[in-house]
Amino acid sequence: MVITASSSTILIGEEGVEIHRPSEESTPTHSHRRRWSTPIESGVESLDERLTFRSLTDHDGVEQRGADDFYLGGEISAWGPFGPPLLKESRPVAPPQMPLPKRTEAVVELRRGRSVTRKRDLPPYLTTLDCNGRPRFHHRRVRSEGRLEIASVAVSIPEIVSVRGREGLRIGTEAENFSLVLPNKLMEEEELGKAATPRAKKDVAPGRVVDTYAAQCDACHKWRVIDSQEEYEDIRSRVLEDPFTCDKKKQVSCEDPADLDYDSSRTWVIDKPGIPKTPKGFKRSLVLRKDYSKMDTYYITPAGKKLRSRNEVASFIETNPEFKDAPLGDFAFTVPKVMEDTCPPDAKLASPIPTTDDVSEKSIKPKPFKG
DNA sequence: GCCACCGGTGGC
DNA sequence: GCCACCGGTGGC
Repeated sequence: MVITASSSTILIGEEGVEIHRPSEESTPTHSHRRRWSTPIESGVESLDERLTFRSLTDHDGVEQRGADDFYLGGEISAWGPFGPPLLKESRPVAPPQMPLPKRTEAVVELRRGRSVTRKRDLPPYLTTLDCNGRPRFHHRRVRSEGRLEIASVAVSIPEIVSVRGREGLRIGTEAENFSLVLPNKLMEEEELGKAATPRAKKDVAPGRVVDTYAAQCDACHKWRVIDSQEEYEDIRSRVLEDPFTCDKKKQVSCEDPADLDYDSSRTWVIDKPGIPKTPKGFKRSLVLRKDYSKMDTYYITPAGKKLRSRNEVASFIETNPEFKDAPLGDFAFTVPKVMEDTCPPDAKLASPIPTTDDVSEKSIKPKPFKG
């Protein structure tokens, strides 16, 4: 009964502005949603009964969307009705202590202009767990045009890699191009007020290569900088069976402040978990497109040749048998997801960053109910 | 001529 | 609709 969204919902505010838990109006796109209720006016006792909900409309017909309006109740999601805590949130979070709304309360509904009060036993959470017992989804109620919807939002795997943005930010603290370090040198010289060395023709433009690797602690959700791409890839390849936690960094615990926050001071891209470590001798390179629409993945051979696809890798290995030990399956061209809410505001995105209005009109507004 | 970069598309 | 893949091309 659950459809997942492709990624979790992560909202980021402008720098210096407190991040707030999204209301439905500001929730980013969920392309996959499930609707299973009937219009409230229908009076049909269907799944509505099992999904007992509080009215979203007060007696004046004004929508009331309080913090717990969409709470589904139950025990499964340790993070409560809104899923995991905000990524921005850096304080330690203790999900089991999260106060839960009362589960048996009068349910007020508006039916044909008069209110009906009922007492109902509420069903368990409609949240599923992954193999580790961690919630894979949380649910959000969406009310629109008199219909109730349940939007299922996947809980993100706490693993991320970030890409530096362009505006006045340090680029390339770590060489991304294994044979081309000019971008870093260029930026450092610029920062020091020295004459910038012209960028070599073959260089990837600065600001569009990964300069920081980070992993989110599975326990406290703070972001920890991972010092090297190799170490990052090691964590990423095992993160599904061995979630990252703060104590895996030397002399670091969940009590320490986060290394960095998920905000729009950087452009963040979410990597997929489980991607194999790059075979020895090769380097995996991710390049953000100028319009921030997506990234491109390359594997760079020891000789500096860029391989753009698995087929190119296969033909390369065929003509260079000395690399036949590199498993073809370890070359993954899966690209990370570019988090639009962390892109610069002037980024010429192929699909513009939705405004609040856009979200409410295009993303949250359900498609016409069929059937 | 090389290659960084982009756009299109076919398969799923 | 997404994404892996690759052909085309403009700048160097």
